[in-house]
Amino acid sequence: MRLATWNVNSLKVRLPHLLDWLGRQEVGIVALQETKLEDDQFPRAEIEAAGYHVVFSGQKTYNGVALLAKSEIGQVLRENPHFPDPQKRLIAATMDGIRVICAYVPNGQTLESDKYAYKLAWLEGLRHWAAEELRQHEFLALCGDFNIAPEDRDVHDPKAWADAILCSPPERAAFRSLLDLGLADAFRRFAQPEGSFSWWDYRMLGFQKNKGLRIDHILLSTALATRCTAAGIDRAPRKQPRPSDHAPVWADI
DNA sequence: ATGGCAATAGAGTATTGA
Repeated sequence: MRLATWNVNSLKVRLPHLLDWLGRQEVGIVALQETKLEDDQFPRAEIEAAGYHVVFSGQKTYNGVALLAKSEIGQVLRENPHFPDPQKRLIAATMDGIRVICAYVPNGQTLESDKYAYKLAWLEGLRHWAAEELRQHEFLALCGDFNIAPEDRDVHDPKAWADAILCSPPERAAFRSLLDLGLADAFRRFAQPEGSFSWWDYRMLGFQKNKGLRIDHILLSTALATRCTAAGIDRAPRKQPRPSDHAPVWADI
């Protein structure tokens, strides 16, 4: 079964892209970030008509996350018990015997910003919660927009991005500490082309020049990683008119 | 070196993203 994560940068604008993409392949579970919709605005009917169950947690203008699944969705949590946060960045649920945490990690803006401190604290809270979830669920996937490029090979120009936001050592250490819980980066379990990215700046022909970053990830518990047969990034939606700046990342589990 | 693009809120321009 295919599991995917996609920062859609406004589900209102990107709903046609999402429905088109879902119609082109069999995807069992989808985690969405940056829906930017309050819950009463969420396009539930359209997504259910496409054959999915859906749960979501949104707010006006910013953030917002959702989980879609072909199967029934249960045990929904919309808040990290270790990190109360008015920003709607998390949703977790269980489907097909798999626990999925969908996360939209704060961007951080700059290393000097209060938002950077918030990002690191948020990630520490996520680590605590994920550890707890891992103790309860053998088959767990932590996926979403991490706003972290874990290694230099995940960056089109590592020198230009050295110590910049999304690449700084504390952010990368926070990412590794998630892996250290016993999670594997699904994408790196398989051979991948050089220059594989999941986000490209809208400006300066970023996509056309492949000036991107790999910041969207699917992390799998050991039991799920063992079962994972393939993983990749689908660049096709990024080529369409009016695309999200992120591409969907997928893993077959 | 800087800004460049896009979405949102809301009515000119500011904020945020990554």
